[in-house]
Amino acid sequence: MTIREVARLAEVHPGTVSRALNEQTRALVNQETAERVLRAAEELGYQPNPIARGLKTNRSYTVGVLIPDLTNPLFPPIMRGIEDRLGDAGYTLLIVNTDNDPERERSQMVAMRARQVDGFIAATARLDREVLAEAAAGGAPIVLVNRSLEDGSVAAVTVDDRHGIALAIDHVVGLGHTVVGHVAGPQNVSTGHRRYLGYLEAMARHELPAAAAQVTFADAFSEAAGARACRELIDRTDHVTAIVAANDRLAIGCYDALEELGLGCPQDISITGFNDMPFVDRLHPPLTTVRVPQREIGLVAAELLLKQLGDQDGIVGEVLLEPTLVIRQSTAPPER
Amino acid sequence: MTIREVARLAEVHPGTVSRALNEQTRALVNQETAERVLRAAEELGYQPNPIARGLKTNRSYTVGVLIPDLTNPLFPPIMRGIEDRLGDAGYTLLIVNTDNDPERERSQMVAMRARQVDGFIAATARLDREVLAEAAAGGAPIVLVNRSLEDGSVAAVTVDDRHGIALAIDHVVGLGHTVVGHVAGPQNVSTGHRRYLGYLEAMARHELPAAAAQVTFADAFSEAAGARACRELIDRTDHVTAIVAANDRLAIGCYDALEELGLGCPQDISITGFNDMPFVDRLHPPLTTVRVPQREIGLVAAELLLKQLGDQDGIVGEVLLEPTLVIRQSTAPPER
DNA sequence: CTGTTAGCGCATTCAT
DNA sequence: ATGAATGCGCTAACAG
Repeated sequence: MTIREVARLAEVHPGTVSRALNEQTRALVNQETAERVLRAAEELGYQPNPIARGLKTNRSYTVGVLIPDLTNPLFPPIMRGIEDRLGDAGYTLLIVNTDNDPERERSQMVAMRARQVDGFIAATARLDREVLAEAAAGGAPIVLVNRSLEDGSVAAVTVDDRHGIALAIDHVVGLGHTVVGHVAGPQNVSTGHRRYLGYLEAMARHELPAAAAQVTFADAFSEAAGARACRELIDRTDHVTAIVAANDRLAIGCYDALEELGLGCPQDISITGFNDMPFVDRLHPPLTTVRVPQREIGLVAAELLLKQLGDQDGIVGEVLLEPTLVIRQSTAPPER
Repeated sequence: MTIREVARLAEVHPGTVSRALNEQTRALVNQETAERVLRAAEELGYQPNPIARGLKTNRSYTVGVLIPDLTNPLFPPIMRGIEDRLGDAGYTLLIVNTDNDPERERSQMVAMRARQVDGFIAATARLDREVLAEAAAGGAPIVLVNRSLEDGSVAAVTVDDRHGIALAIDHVVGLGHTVVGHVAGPQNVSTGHRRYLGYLEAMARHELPAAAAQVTFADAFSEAAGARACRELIDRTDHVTAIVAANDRLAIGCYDALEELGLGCPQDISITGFNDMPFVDRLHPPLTTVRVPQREIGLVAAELLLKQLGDQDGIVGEVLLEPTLVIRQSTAPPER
C-alpha cells in the first residue's frame, strides 16, 4: 500500500494525497478532495510508511530510552508512564538496558542516533557529560530521569530525595527515636548522595547527632551490601534504635542483618526504606518506606521531551516530584 | 555523514562504498579499495543510516515485542533474554504493552507493521488467530511466548506447565498429603488451562481424588482473586491439607485467605506457587514454587525468530522449556 | 488549490 | 572491479 495507490483510487496526484493525509498540511487542500483521499486511504487500509517519511523529514517518531536494568522493579512503572504519554503522541520507544556500563551506554546511544531517534530519555545513573554533549550536539533532546546535572543544563525529572529522607526521619523522630543511623547508598550515584545529604540535613534540623559512626555506606543498592553496611553500623554504635536506609533493597538487607544478630524489627530497631517497591508491603514486618511516584516520573519525563520535540528550545532545568511516606510496621517507638 | 562523504574521502564511487561496507557484497570489491573505504568510514565516524537502508531493502532490523504489562515481574527477565540475543544480532526492539486488550493488540501490531518491523515476539495471552494470520500474511515471522496454537502452525516457546504442576504435586504427595486442592487460574488463558490439566493428570497418576469440589477457579491471576478462590475452596472441602496454586500471585492470595481464616501455613495447609517471582523467597513463609526459566524463554524465543528471519521458512512448532521446583517453607508434611 | 519535480541515503542493476 | 543510473515511499519547494 503506497501513497500512489491511494492517489490512483482518489484520482489525484500523490503529492495531494500526502498533503491531505497530513494534519499539518490538510488545510492546503480542498475540503472535498481531502475527504475523497481520506476515504480512499481508508478503503485501501493505507498506512503511511514511517521509514520513508523519516528519510525525508529526518524525524523517526521514535525515542530512545536508556535504563540500567529493566529487571529492577523500579523501572517498569516509569517505562509505562513514558510509553503511555509518548505513545499517545505517536512515538514509539526503543528501549535498551545498559547495566550501567558506560561503554554500553555510549554504543547504544550511537546506535540509536544512527536509527534517527528524535530524542532520548535516560535513566542511567551516570552518563558522562561527554556522552550527553555528544548526543546533544546531534540535535537530539534529552531528558534525564532520576538524576540531574548540577548546572541544570539538561532537562531532568527526579524525586525530591532530601525531602523523602526528611519524611522518614521526621517519622522516626516523632516516634521518639534520638539515635538514628543511616545505611547510605553508593555516593557516586546521585540518589545515594542526595539521600545522604538529606539525612544530614534532617538530623541537623532536629538538632540530633549525626556522627560519622552512625552512617555506613553500601557499595551497591543490593540486599547483600545493605546487610553488610547494617552489620557494620550496629557494630560501631550499638545504641542505634532506628535505621533509615537509602532504598528498599538496602532496607531488606538490614532485615537480614538484624535477623542474623538476633535483633527484632521494630522492637529493637526500626527500619525505613525508599521507593516502595512491589511486595515490600508483604515483608515481615511490612516495610515503612518512602513512596516515589514512578509512573508519574515517566509521564513528566515524556511531557518534557515532547515539549523539546515541539518547540525548538523547550524547557530545561529540573522537575522535582514529591515523594510520600508510607507507614507500615517496621517502625515503632523505641523501647525504654 | 553520508555514504557520499566517505566516497569522496576514499576517492571512489558511492556505490563502491556501499559494497565495501556491506559484509555480503565486500567480495565484489578489490581488497585494497575495500580497506581504503573502511578506513575512510572509520575516520569520518560514518554510521550507515538504517532508515535509508530499510527503505531500499524492506528490512528495518527492528522487531516488535508485544507484552501484556511490563509491570508484571514475570516479563522483564524475558525481555532481557530477548534483548540480549536480538541485540547481539543487530536488532532493536520496539516494545509495547497491550494490557491484554485485543483492540490494542491489533492496533499496535498494525502500527508496528507500518514501521516495517521484521518480525514479532508476542507474549500476550490471547491473540486471536485473525490478528496472527493478518500479521503472518504481511510476511512477518512471529514467535509466541508463554502460549501456543494447538496446531503448532506458529513458532512458540512455552514452559511445560503440566510438568511444572506435576513437580509441585509430586512434592506435596511425597510429603504425605492426600487431599490436594487446586486454585486454578482463568481458563481462557492457556497457562491457566494447562496447569489445571496438569493438576488433573498428576492427581490421577497418584490415584488420588481430584473432585470438582477440590478445585476453584480464580477469574484473574491476582492476589485478590486467589484469596477469593482459596476461601471458596476451604469452605467447600475443609479437609484439604495442601493447595497447589496456578501461580505465585494466586498463592499469595491463598496466604491472605489462610491468615483471615486463622489457619497457618504450612502447619494447617501447605501451599505452592508457580513462576518464582522476585521476593517470594521473602514472604512468610518463603514460598515453595515452580521456577520457570524466564530469561531462557526470551533467549530461545529470540533464537527462533532469528532462524525465521534468516532462512525463508524457519522452524515452527513449540519449544517446551522445563521448569524446576524450588522447595521453601510453605510446604510441610500434613499434621496428623 | 493541485500537479510537477527533486531528493532524503542507500542498495542494486546494468554498463563499462 | 568499479562507475552510472534507478528507485524504495514520501515530503517539500516550486509552478501553474
